[in-house]
Amino acid sequence: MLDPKTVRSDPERVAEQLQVRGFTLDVAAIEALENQRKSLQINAESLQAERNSRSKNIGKAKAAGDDIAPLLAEVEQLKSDLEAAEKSLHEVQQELEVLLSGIPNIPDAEVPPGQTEDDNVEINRWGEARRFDFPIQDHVDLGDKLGLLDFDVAAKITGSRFAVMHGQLAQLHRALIQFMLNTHTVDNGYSEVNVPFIVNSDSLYGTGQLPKFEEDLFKLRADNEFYLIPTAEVPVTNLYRNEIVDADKLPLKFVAHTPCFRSEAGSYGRDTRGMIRQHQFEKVELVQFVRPEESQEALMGLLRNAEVILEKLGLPYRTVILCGGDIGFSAARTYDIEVWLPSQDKYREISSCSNFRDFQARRMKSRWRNPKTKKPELLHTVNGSGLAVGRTLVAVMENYQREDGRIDIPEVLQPLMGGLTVIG
RNA sequence: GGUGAGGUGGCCGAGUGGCCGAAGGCGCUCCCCUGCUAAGGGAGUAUAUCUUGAUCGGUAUCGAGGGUUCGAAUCCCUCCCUCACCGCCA
Repeated sequence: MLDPKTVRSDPERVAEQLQVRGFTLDVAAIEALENQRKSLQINAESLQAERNSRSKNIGKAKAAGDDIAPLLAEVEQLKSDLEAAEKSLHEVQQELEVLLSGIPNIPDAEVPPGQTEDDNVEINRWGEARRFDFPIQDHVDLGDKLGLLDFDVAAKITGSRFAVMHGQLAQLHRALIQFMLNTHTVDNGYSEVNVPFIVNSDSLYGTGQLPKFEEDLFKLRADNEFYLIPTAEVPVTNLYRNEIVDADKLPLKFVAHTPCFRSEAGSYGRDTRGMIRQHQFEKVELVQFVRPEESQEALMGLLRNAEVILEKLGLPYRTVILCGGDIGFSAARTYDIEVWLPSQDKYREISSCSNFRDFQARRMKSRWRNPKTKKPELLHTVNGSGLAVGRTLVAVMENYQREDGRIDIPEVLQPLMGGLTVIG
């Protein structure tokens, strides 16, 4: 959520900034509602003040043993006026709330213009795409021929967009998770956290998935507002919902491995082959809570933490900054890391690292006590994948494939695979 | 799932209809005293929002949401959560 004061005081400017992401702010509607809200609030609050003082007088009169009947009569009209005033104020406030919570974050000035991912700007490239002197296979064929990756049986037990991994491939998947967690905890100073994979609607509101993007989520039952997490960002970021953090605890850096569940509504026909886009996948997520002035630096550090994983795995990648049209709802700035996939002859997203500034913190009321002002102030939140495990597995399979269809194991993973050097 | 007890400020804890945004204690901040430590004295110390140049002040918030009442932390209803015991269970 944006600062209502900012939206209120200079809606034209906010609207202009949101243009970069192709969002049209209904300035007229906001101003109209704001004006209503203001007068209704002043009216309701003065009636409340009136009621409070009169009620106090009644209390005093009663204590003094006076007759309170005339006082009660005076207050009668006030009561119904107040009820009406509170009701209309409440309605307008709700309308405003709906409108405000539907406004995306303001992109940083550095965010390039553009509508689609084609307008994203490359800022970094590492490694060289391997040249194969034999016909390459994609991960689906590789896994199938090795007998280690099975989409058909997954379709039987559940449906499309699920996968079953067997044996050494399942083990490699697990080794990747272990490798990422180890690197982030030991080398990068994150503290590991294990969180629920089911969250309530308040948490999803806090990070910005609700109310606008409910169709992307798996909802459990209608009666209890529980959802499967679409990313660890939700439970981990909400660790500090409604909290005030001591300044000396900052920055808070967490790494969590969780499954992620996405309905993938609206992605029909995209990435239908293989395990690039699944309803269920696993991810190692990095989340930081930082002082406002440090969030940009924190984002660059976090991005680097994610990139290093690919470098250690020897997987070529490039990093892009997302253009205005491609950036997510809650983010002010996002860098995507894209890994090289030989079968597709292109780079594919494997991590998304964002600075949310105070957008999520405002929704969550996540604050820190600023020693300078001694007041609670909003934190900044920064997060990113470090990395998406399923896609990393795909990248390893395809980049490390051999002519005989077997798959070499990257050196850093070998100790976690019991010394195994090749799969198959 | 059943029964019972609870959810109050950074923490502990009092408060069963008005004098309660909330006693007392702890913690923290500032000041004084004490000239090592320890102790002692005084003041301050929730959040959001509106109004204001800033104060002053208004409003809301005692798990959440409704209700009763002139007036609710306090009474009623629903829900959530915690604890204890029982049941069930990896």
